[in-house]
Amino acid sequence: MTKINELHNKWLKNANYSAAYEALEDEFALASAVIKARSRAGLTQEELADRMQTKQSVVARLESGHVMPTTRTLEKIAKATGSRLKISFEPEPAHPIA
Amino acid sequence: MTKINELHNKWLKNANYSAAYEALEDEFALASAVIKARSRAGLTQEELADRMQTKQSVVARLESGHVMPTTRTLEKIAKATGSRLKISFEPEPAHPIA
DNA sequence: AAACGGCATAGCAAAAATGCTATAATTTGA
DNA sequence: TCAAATTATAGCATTTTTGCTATGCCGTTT
Repeated sequence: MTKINELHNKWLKNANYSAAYEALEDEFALASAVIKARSRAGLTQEELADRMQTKQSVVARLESGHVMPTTRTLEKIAKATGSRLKISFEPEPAHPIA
Repeated sequence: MTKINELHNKWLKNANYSAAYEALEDEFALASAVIKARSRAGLTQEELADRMQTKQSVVARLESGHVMPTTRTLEKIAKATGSRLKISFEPEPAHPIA
């Protein structure tokens, strides 16, 4: 069983000392979503990799937040974990000047 | 003003004659989301391209559904259109055998 | 301690997306 | 209808992701 919170804490510790905190935030959100989908399906990285027709190291890299995957890859993850990929652009309330 | 429905109809016309209908479905859903975000922001392809620090042809390609963009690109679109990118893997009720 | 399972990282070739220019096609408005 | 604006396509160099192998790093169990 993967302990997501511990991983998340590890990231936060690093991120807090990073100059590019905001940029990293989204990467981590995505990586976190991948981990959640995988553990929900009860799969190891290798098992997920098999279902995606790829290798364990690829899954590890995705979950590390060091790449910005293509939607092709995201779709593979969705299928392999029995989930449905949802991508949307949610309108943001216009920024107030002050 | 972009008429989304007409574009969508154009796609459907093609898709209905395609052997790979399912695979195309998601591409189109994403392309459609991009178009919606752009027209919600009231931008032309060129204006959006400028805000993304790229070119009009790149936006056209994204909206054509002929590529599977990286999340890096999706983030640029979100920022440029004043939206927030949301990516999630929604658990799917296990497929019944029959 | 040794072995095992699960995850992380490095490094390289191959594949795919991006950036770009040019130009065609289409739509819109005068 | 004509012109301008907007969108679509083609082709190529560049950049980035992916696929892969190998290997290291824990934690756990025996």
